[in-house]
Amino acid sequence: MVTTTKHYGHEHPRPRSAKVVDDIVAHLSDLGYRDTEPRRLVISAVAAHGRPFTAEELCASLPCVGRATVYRGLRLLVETDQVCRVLLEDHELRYQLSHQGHHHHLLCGACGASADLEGCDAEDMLREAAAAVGFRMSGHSLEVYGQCGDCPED
Amino acid sequence: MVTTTKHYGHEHPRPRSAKVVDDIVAHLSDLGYRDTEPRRLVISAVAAHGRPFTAEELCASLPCVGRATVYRGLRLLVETDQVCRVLLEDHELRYQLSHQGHHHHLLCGACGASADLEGCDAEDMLREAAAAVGFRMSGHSLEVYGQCGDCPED
DNA sequence: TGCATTATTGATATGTCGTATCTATAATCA
DNA sequence: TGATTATAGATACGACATATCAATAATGCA
Repeated sequence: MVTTTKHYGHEHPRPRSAKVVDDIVAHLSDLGYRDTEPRRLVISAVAAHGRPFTAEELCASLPCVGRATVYRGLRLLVETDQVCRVLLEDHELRYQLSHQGHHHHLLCGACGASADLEGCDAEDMLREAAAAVGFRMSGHSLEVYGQCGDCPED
Repeated sequence: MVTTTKHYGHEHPRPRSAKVVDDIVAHLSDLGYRDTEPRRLVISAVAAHGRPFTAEELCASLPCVGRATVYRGLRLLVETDQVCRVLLEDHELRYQLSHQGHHHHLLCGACGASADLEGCDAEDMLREAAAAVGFRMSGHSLEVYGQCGDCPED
């Protein structure tokens, strides 16, 4: 009897992002999710995107993987905090690999790049301002729009 | 000849929000937009909503007004800054009447109410933090999630 | 190692949400 | 009052995301 295995191509030259993919797969495995080739492909494509992407862009970059599978994979990554959502100034919803911990995004309107803003002290200030009007803050969302240093001014 | 006029009902007992509606209609009129009954109904429904609402909820509350008209009206109000968008913690996009000037929202996850957070000093702090990494900030979006004072703790 | 169990896949149907199109109508202005 | 033109509303359309379901592959256990 011959063991059949579905092949998706280009699995040999391990990309540098292989470690990231392995880490995420391992994390999902701990949560009880299986290690499948299509899922790895989705994760790999997510890791390969250098800037925030849309679900459709992800689908387009994975022609060999079914739409439903791509959407399911993306949702799973969001639910497990491996991927975070980024809301652009025009309210377009995009995605990108999560970096550990709470952070905010510096979103460049010119080139579309996203950088993390760390060391944000807004938390305490917001909590106090909210408490002043009787509001118990549990979290917040903050996106910063503008132009990154790599883009020319005007 | 008889002048025909389409009637939408309940136009007599002027609600207390009538002034708000009149003000917005007047503002739109200044911009060249006509004063029509369906548009007034959309504005009135927007003003009547006590908390952030979705476009579909607005449609549902205006069964006598066409879907396209409701969506067009809502978009017009957003474009003219009469209505602002509110992003909930689960990323659902809702709308509500704008209050003047820049402000942030305190969004209660329990009852769905929205209050404004004024006197936010985040602007300068953010601009400095962004500039430290070469980012020229032009704007920001901030939503605060938690529980309002009217809702019991747990 | 081999098999049974069960999550996962992917094709497709379905559903939601918002817009484009187009004709009839109503608001504005001369 | 009549002409002009924005607007309304019905409907088709399209983008996007999920539900369904049979086939398949991954995992755990004997």
